[in-house]
Amino acid sequence: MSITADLIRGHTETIILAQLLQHDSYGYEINKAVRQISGNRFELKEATLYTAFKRMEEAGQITSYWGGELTGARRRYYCITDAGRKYYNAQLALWEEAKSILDKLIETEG
Amino acid sequence: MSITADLIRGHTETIILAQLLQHDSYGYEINKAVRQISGNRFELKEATLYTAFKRMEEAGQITSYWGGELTGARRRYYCITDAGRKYYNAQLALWEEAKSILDKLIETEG
DNA sequence: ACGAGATACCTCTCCTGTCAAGGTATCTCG
DNA sequence: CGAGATACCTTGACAGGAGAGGTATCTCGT
Repeated sequence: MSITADLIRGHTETIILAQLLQHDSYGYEINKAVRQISGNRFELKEATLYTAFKRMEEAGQITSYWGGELTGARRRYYCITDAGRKYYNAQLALWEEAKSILDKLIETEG
Repeated sequence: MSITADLIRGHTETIILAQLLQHDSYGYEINKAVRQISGNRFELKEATLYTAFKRMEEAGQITSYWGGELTGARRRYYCITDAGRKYYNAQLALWEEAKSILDKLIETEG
């Protein structure tokens, strides 16, 4: 995990929402997906993940329900709401903007 | 100023160092440059700027000296050190990596 | 002569997101 | 029966950002 959190800070919710856009999911699975997609270069820490879930549910971006597992550990599934979709789209646009601004600001060739 | 701070968080020092790479400068001037380069879409808040200066000087990335202004407000100039240049290069590489990872993580087309 | 505004610096204090550490419970496999 | 995986959650501390407040000097218009 080479990427430090501060560079990613503020994107946690967007990362989670991007996963939930594809299908309902739960904490462990989301984290596995993040690790896999990033080629093991980044992961969400559990404490970060669960505090984000709580924050986002309070903000109405996601809802949750217990999965009906008959065996194994129980899972709490999360589902993106319309508000969550809107928030995701807004954050995606902000990321594009931040990216272009930061490229200009920190790359001296510009 | 549409870009929220959390998306930029962790990049403050790199932004400052990128400016100092070009020439010694002082707080107000750096901030003006940042505003101008970003097309007025981003600025460093003064408190953020000056706490960063202090942190970076303690870390040995920059040194400072008072300008010899004979008139007008006094200016404290900052100068990047070799350690600062190394840090900047490392941060730049991390930014490139973070960018590619985040693009994969938050853009659902991938 | 005087006030407004620009230039330029600095600190105090609070807020927020991250995360190390610790905890719970269930299942599988040797 | 113990180790390791799956899966959840909370507490407490930390660090960076920023609102609000403060200082001092110069310029320009009236």
